[in-house]
Amino acid sequence: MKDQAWFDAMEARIPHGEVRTRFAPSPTGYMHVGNLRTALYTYLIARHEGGKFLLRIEDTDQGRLVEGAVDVIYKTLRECHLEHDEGPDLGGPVGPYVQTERRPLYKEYAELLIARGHAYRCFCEKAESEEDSGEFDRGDDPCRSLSREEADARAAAGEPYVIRQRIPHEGTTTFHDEIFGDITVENVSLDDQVLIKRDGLPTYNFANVVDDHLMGITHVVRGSEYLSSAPKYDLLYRGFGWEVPKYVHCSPVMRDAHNKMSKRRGDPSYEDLIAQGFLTDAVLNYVALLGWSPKGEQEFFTMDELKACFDLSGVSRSPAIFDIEKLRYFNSAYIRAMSPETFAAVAAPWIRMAVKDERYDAAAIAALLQQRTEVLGEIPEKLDFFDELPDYPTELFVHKKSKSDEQSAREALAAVIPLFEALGDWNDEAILNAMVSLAEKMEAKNAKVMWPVRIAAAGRAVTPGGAVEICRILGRDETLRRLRIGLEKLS
RNA sequence: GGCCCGUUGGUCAAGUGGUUAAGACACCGCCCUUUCACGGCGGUAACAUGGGUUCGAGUCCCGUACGGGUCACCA
Repeated sequence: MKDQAWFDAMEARIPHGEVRTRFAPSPTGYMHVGNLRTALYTYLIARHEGGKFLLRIEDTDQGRLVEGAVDVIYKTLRECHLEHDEGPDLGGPVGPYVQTERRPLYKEYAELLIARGHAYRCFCEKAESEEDSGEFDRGDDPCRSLSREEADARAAAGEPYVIRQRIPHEGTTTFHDEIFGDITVENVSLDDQVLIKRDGLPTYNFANVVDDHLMGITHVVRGSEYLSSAPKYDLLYRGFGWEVPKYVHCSPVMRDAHNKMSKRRGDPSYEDLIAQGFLTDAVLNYVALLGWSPKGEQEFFTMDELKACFDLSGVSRSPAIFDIEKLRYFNSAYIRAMSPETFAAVAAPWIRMAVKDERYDAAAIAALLQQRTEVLGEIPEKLDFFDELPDYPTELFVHKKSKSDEQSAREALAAVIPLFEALGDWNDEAILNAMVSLAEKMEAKNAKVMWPVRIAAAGRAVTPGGAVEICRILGRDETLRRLRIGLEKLS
């Protein structure tokens, strides 16, 4: 075991006097919506106070390492503007920031705890999960009462062991959570949890306490599944004589009333949402409100606004169900708020998935789409009539509100074709005038002409734009070709 | 099962002893309109439950029900 000077040196590295939070994911390969929300809240707490936000990789589970997973974390944080101040890639005063690289540290601190009587070596075989029937009771681990000398001797002889926390058998432990308030539990309900595994690596339960302290973390933000472990963490902090950080336990994001969001059950991760055509800013805005409510009635927030007004008092204690419909609403609002140029750039790839014909201008199509798109992923299906006129039934020409029926549609198309042929310029104004003047001549509402024209041009009842726009983008030749086909269908 | 936590409309939620119980999404209706949207206006819809405490309870206390979490050498 290291001497006091070593421990003092470790303490000396810890920054004080600023709020420091950390996002500490285990690298599993994708970002849950719940994880994202936790990261967001963690980031906002730090930024709200002008503090530091760190990234720490918790990779102490050898069996669950996923290739490239850390890159997904970097990429997501960057995309979401959750810039960290210290981390594996950036370094910092309290590194390293990857737990496997901190391996020697945990052992030293565990030994310190043993020396202070708050932990002990346990030589028992790995407990099997179904042994709960005749198993020894919690806290009655036979190794718990081994003398220090005997335990040290067996360890020195090479016998494998784990290090367990020694929880008092008497009394209660009360800890404070910023969201849930004070919670008191009987110590007998706490088990002598493993601190250092047989492979020498720490458990999450131990590593996070040591790291959070050594990294000067002031607010420990995590999922509420850790709430029941919190008293044990408190005991650990106290055993070390360390100040206990503020705990912020967040309730889970649910898929429905009974289940958490889960990748396995097919629920979307952050990456999935983006792939479906949701915008990062919309996702963040929605997720921020999922389990937190601001003081006023505002519901659209920029990141800067969130930094300014995020507060723990608005965080909910109960789980929140992820509602894709509301996310769609936020997404559509963000889309509509974009400049036309920005939207055209964002939408172009999606437009080109359906419209391969380069004669059709993507920016012009985007202009039609912007007011009626909720999620970018739905763009291609809205445009399936451009490259090729779909087959469609003549019933589409019947529309009560426009007083359009097959008879009137035939007349309108027959009359509009020569007008379009005769048009000098092919632009919105000219196209509209042609149709309006025809309607006047027919003594009918504009719709009686425009409805059938749009149907014939697109072969669809619902289109991202009116007859004028569709015809303009298709171009005169293609429009006329399609109108003639429509007329033929009606004959 | 033990322990811990939670419970306001379908969903997110405001509310900290006295309110006609906000707002948003969704839904429905009307208006606008060449479709669908967008926009505008309006509407349906909630304090899990039983006891207390109190002049008065969504707000405080206890029980019950339901739900979630945890009880790993996973995090």
